[in-house]
Amino acid sequence: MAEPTSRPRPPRRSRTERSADSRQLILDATLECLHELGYARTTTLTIQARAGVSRGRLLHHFPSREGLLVAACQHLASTHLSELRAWPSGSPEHDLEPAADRLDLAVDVLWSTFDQPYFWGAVELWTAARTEPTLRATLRPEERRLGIAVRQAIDAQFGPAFTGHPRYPLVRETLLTSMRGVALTYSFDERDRDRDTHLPLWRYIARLLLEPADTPAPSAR
Amino acid sequence: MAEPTSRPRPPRRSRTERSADSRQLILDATLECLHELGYARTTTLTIQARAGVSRGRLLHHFPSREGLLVAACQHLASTHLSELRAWPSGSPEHDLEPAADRLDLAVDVLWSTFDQPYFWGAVELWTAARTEPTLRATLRPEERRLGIAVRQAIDAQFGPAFTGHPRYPLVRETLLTSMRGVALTYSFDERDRDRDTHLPLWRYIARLLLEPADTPAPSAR
DNA sequence: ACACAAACGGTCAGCATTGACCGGAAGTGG
DNA sequence: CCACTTCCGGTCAATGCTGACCGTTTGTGT
Repeated sequence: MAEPTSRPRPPRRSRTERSADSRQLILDATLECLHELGYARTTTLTIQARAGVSRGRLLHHFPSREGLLVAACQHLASTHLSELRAWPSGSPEHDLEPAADRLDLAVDVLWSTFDQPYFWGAVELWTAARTEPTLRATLRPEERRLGIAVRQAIDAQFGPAFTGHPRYPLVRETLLTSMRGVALTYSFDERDRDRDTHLPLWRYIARLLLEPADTPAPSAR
Repeated sequence: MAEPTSRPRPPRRSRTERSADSRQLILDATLECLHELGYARTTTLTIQARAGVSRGRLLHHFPSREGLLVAACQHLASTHLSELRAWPSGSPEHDLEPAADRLDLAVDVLWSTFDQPYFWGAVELWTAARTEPTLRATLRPEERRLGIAVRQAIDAQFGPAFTGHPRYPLVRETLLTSMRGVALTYSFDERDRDRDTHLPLWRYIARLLLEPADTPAPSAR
């Protein structure tokens, strides 16, 4: 986590530290703007205003707007990655709970991911990357790496009791993509996420497909 | 389509017709720009250049850029709606085919929808609408109406043999949202859509969940 | 025929954004 | 202690976009 960055008195920081602070400040502000204003309105001016940084300072670290956005991609990825590691992973006592409850919990936790600023920042970057080759080139390997980490985190959430199921990859992939598709519609139709009509569907799928069975399923990823 | 400018006597090449042509030209160009350049780069200048209309002509019909984008939403919706009606609906001979083949076909047809310019134009508008209230207000009812039509078209695609299945709403909703979530990733990672790794998963889900069964499923929508 | 208003074509000012530029301050290595 | 590099503050020209504001043409009603 980063410090809220009040403006007390710079005690004695080395130059490289101050420089790193500047980058952090600017990148955080960039993602905030992306989340709150959208890609089109995320200008270098609004970023520097929100970061509380002078123009020279911003341009020194990120000479071009596109470079800044590219750096924001990486920053977003690494931030989200550290958040994933802080997930409530499968604790031992969970194994004692009923299997259905554990599945519901995993679905809920996964769904809550799509309510975070990260998701909307990512959507803005994905959308922009479609028509901007530079962004796209940066985003693609980053998202690939992230995809692996995300799936590992989901596996930890479901626990080994379910990840070993032959149909588990199918369920994981279906939940992940379906939730992304549903979450996207919240961009123009905001409603109560905890009461989304798809929530019982996802729970049902998980319960139905992950019950003890011996039918093989096609592999995913 | 219909305009308040109701002059019940259009002899030939009436002015209102030419006016409608202008609107059509401009709106088509707008959606093309949205698809090829993205929301940020879709300026009124590029639109008028692509539509081959003068600045005065564009500004006469759409005095503000935002108004133009709002009109583009409605135009996109109506266009996609007419495309949906032209779908290869369930022909009688389909009923003679094996059920599994028909399911695979329905999945393929549905998936092909997400490869069209419409989808990317919609994504651009959805993303922009998140941070622009005017767009959002227009988009929401439009997408609601469209959602109903889309589901009707999908129903026609699957045919009554499957739409009557208790788990059909679940399958339809899962396929639709999952495909949307997968298609979104193509914005930064373009690959062969016909060989997407999720395709066999979707087919498997449809076959598995729509086989004759008597277990009830939670309702969707 | 005639007045009129809609449907344009074309220009321009105002504004926002970007990135170059330069001066200065603050660490850093010698 | 002294260059010297990095970091940064502030200004500015160039550019692109929007929408107002003309003028002009051309159907349309009477």
